[in-house]
Amino acid sequence: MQRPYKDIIQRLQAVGLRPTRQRLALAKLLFEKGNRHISAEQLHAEAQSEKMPVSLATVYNSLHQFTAAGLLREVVVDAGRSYFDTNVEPHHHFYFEESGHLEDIDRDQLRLEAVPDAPEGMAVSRIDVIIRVNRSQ
Amino acid sequence: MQRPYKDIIQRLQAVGLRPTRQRLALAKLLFEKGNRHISAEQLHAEAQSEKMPVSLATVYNSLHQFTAAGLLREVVVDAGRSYFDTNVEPHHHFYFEESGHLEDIDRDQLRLEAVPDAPEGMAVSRIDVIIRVNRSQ
DNA sequence: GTGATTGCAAATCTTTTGCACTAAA
DNA sequence: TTTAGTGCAAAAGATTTGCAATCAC
Repeated sequence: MQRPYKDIIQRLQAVGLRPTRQRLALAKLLFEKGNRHISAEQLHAEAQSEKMPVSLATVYNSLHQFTAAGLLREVVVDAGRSYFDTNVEPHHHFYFEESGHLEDIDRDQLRLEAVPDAPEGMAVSRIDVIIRVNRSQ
Repeated sequence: MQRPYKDIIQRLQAVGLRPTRQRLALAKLLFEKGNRHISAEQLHAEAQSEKMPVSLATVYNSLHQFTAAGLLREVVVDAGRSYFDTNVEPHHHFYFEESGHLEDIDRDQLRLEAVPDAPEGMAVSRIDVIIRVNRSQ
C-alpha cells in the first residue's frame, strides 16, 4: 500500500490510457481492495471521502474507459443503475434483490449445459447468469 | 380478433385488476400478438398509433401492475431501459447488442448444471440467463 | 506546445409522483 | 356512491454532453 502507483500506472499504460491523477485515484480504489461491484455514484462518494476528489462526469468517463479496455465489466441487474465488476474473468452472480448487493459465482460452480448456437451470423460476446435471491417468502 | 374483449376482461379480473378502457387496450396490444418484448415507450407509441391513446404514466402503471400480477416479466439487459416480456414461463434470452432486440431461448434448449445453493437464509426468486450476441468481429 | 483529459453545469432520458378529475362497481 | 384508476405536468434519478480550462507527454 505504501508502494507507489507504479503497478497501476503500468496497468493503465498497457491499455493505452494516460495515468492521470484522477484515473490513478479511481483505479486505486477499484483494484486494490479485491473484487468489487460498485456503481458510479458509490465510487464517486468513496473518492470524495478518501480525499481524492474527482468529478462525477470523470467517474463515468473513467468507468467506461476502463470497461472498454477490459479492466472492468459492466453488470446490469436493475433498470436504471449499472454496477462495475472488477472481476473480468468469466463468472456469474447472485443478486440480492432487497439490498441490491452482488456476489460472484465462480464459473465452475455453475456450468451451462447445451448452450444453443448463436443466431445466424451472430457471435456470442458474453453469457450472463444472474441468480436473483431474496429473504425467504 | 373480431371477438370482443371477453377473454382479456376475464384475464384481468382473474388477477384482481379492473378492466378499464386503458388496461384493455394495452392488454390487447401485449397479449394478442404472440410473445413480445417491449419497452414502455414502445408500447405507448403503439397505443397512440392504434388510436388507443393512453398516457405514458398509465402505461408504466399498467406494465408494473401486470408484472406484479404475473402477466408479464420484466427483463433488464440494458442500463436505463426495461423490457417487458409477455412470456412468463421460465426461459432465457438472446440479446442482440447492436439492435437491442431480445429473442427467447426455450428453457430446455439451455439447461443449468449444478446450480449452487442460495446463500444462507436466501431463496432463489429467479434465474436469468442472457446470451449477448453481436454481428461477428 | 499540442492533443488528451477534466470539471462544471446544463441537457437528456427513463421512470416516478402528486393530485385533481373520471370512471368502474 | 365510493373507491380505484387516469392524465397531466412536475420531479426525480442516472447518465451524457458541450466546452473552456488544465494537464501529460
